[in-house]
Amino acid sequence: MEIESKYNPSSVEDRWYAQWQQLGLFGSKPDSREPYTVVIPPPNVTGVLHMGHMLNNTIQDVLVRRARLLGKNACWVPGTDHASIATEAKVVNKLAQQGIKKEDIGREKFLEHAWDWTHEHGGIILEQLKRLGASCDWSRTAFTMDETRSKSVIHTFVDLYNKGLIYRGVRMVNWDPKALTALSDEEVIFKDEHSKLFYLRYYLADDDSTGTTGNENEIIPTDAEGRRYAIVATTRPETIMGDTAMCINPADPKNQWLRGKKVIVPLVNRVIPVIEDSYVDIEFGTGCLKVTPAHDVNDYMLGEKHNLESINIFNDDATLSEAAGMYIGMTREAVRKQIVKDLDAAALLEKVEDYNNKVGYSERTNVPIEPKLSMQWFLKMEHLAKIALEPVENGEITFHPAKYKNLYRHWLENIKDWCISRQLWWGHQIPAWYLPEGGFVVAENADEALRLAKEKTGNANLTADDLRQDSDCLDTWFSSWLWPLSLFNGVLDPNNEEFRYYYPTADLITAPDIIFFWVARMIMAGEEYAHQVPFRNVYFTGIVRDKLGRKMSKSLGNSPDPIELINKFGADGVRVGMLLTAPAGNDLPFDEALCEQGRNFSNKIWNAMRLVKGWSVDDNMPQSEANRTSLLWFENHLNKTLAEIEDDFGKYRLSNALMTTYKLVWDDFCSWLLEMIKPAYQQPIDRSSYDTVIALFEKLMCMLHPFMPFITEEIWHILGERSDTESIMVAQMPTAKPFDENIIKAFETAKEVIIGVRGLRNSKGISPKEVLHLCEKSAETASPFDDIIVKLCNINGIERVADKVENALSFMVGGTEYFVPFSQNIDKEAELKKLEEELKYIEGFLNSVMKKLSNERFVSNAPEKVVAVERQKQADAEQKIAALKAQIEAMR
RNA sequence: GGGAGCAUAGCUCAGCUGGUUCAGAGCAUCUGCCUUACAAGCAGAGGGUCAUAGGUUCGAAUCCUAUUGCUCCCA
Repeated sequence: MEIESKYNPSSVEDRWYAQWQQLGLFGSKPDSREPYTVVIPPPNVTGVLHMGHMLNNTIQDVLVRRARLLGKNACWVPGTDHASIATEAKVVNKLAQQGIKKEDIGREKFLEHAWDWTHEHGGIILEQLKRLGASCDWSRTAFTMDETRSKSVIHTFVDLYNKGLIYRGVRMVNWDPKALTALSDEEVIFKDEHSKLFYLRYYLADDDSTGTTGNENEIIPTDAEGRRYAIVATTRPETIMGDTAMCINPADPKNQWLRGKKVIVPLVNRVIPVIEDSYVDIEFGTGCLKVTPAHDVNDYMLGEKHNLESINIFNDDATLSEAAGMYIGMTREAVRKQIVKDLDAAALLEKVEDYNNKVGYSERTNVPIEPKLSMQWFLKMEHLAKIALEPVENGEITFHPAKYKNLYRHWLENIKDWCISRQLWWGHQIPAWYLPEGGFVVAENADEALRLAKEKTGNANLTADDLRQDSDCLDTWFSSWLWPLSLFNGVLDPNNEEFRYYYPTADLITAPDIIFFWVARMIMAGEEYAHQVPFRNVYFTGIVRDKLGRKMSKSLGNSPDPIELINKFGADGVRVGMLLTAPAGNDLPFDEALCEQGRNFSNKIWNAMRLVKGWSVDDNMPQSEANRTSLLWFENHLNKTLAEIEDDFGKYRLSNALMTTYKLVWDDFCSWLLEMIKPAYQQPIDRSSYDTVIALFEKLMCMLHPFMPFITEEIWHILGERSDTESIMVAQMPTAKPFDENIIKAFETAKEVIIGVRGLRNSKGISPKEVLHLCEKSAETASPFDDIIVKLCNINGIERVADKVENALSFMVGGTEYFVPFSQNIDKEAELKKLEEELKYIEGFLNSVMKKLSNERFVSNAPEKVVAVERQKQADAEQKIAALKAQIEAMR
């Protein structure tokens, strides 16, 4: 059989993925086994696969495949979310290209376009996940706007409303003037901005020259004509048309003279009162704050407190409205430029300073957020925050890494009510119906709404046409937060078999930037509706960055195309690359070289298979002692390593688990074991050794399968000559068994001897082909690994000697000396120098040990074990020193 | 402005409740090798005052304090 010397993933991967689906191996139904459930963080229908998805889904697949191999009933549920704002924006843009405005075609037509768009693009990302090898139960694929999920959302809304947790109210919200909708606090991104601080003159109205206190800190600005004014520093001069007060701190000595006065808004000429509130920062600017209740969150609070008028000077698109009285129709940016010129011209601008501040931007449209008063729906957070905090505090849910617990607590303890309405059409329309004479009813459907409306109004003649449903839709996260519940229909039918079996889910794998958006809210919903946590563990992945540490983004163009990476390195290679340097919670600086490393590893495994499958087997040949010992060593070492890997998985240290497996396969299996048992050229191997090595190889493939599903399946089939209807996916994962530490240690020593001889060859330029002789200065007669040392060092035997050997190269392992007789000239000077350096080092080492041991307080305070260790160090060092001295003496 | 975290080899990171897992791993680098599985490879080697300064201790990468630099979250 001729097998290619290079592994070719593309011919293998598609074939096996199709086969797995064919065999129905991804599917799950409730049965008597322990369930292992994972719900996918639903990617957004507008998206295409990016590196974050690659990382996230690789991790999920590793955990799911491992659980399956451990005999659990693994169920990984895929799906997508409708991404209200993002999708609506895409559809609006697409229609705009055809010259169509959504208002022109109306809600229903618009939604048809949105559905078309969803059907066209929504599945792309899931198809791409298949290339990665994701073993999702595709028959369960869900969408946040499909029937079950939609009904769950509406049902939840009505239920929360009836419990008094949802209310409608006028609040200051984060307004996105491009998407024309409110956003939640979490959807606002603050950015540093170099801006200006404008100092404006607010002249006193009807100045009667009173108010001065004579305080030495008092500051009373006065113009050339002696008119007194206050100076207000602002970054947003374009909002002065909305000013309805000026505020000072009652404890501010600079501004006492302004108490009880009225001032004139510059240019606008409106007279506004000076109010006092300790909220004002005395140190900021001049200590005078302009109060614009309609356009600033803090000013809004002041307005509420002091009963100020609120003037909304902006239209929804952030152009100036009629109410502004000036600059009507201009954009806020244009007004800022113009008003500064106008203020300056009117001598109302005192000065301008450079200023760095943070400005909130819309996560979706990337335009500055405009704080805006508007009527919205809110979900009260107090109760939900309380029930969501508890399971994380008491350990029912574990975060990996644990540091996110603090962040989580801090957020929940400072939470504000959740604005859940969005002025969009694409999403779940709010199930509230307004009555003709005012007021509204909340119901799961129009019929029920009509019934309630009749009841509420006492008007039996009301018809459906008299009611008007709220035109807004719900925040997308209001459906995502139900995801672990609604995927198993746990909201509408909490007693159904699937929900009882699969919920709570086991692990949630997600990026830390949605801990509030999603993780916290799922815990709220889980506790509220199932009275149980939605998952036991949350694994926070790192954020994938480029080599320069920048977040991957489309606009920077620094994100590689995952599908191209898969084409180049194979899905297995890319998976290994993603996992290798991705400890939980750390940023992942992505480098293609990592995928290359993964690909190289695939190739290594492939060639190990080629080697083993190339051996001819002799059924009559007895197993050599060397082979028996080699295989015994590896089995013990394998069990030890399995225990480490199980520990790593228990702590969700996946990259560690992978690296441990990687070294086991590459170093221990390929570089050591296979070389140890490899028959001489064109010689056969005995049956027993062959069967054992195949079995070990298969075990390794099982251990590697969660990380590298494709190549392990391919090799597992070749090794065992299995039929296509079998699969490693449902094989049995080896588990750690007791092991003999002695044989592992004995082999470690043998390894050091082998490395010692190889080192001599390397440093002396002795060809590996030249047969050498090895002497061990020891009273032992033989070691179980002698034959292996002979084989791997290309020596003609190990001779035990009582004394040092003349004319030989030497090295030490532990306290034992080894000699390789060497006929050619030995550079005595160089050897001596080397020995003396070593002696010096060990003497220094002994010195430090003796320092410790001669310290009375160390000997009396340190635990006995530690002292014993130091004494052992002393003995070893003394022995080594004696040997070195003898060697040096002999050389001279 | 408030809070949290990080700083260990050229790079990315391990290092648990102070002590033989104490200075580690992978990659990269260097030196030999096309040795009949693999050059996507093999065999060796070098490389770190554990950010800085103090302190606690018989003993500190590890605990404490300060400083510097970076990151994230919140307002």
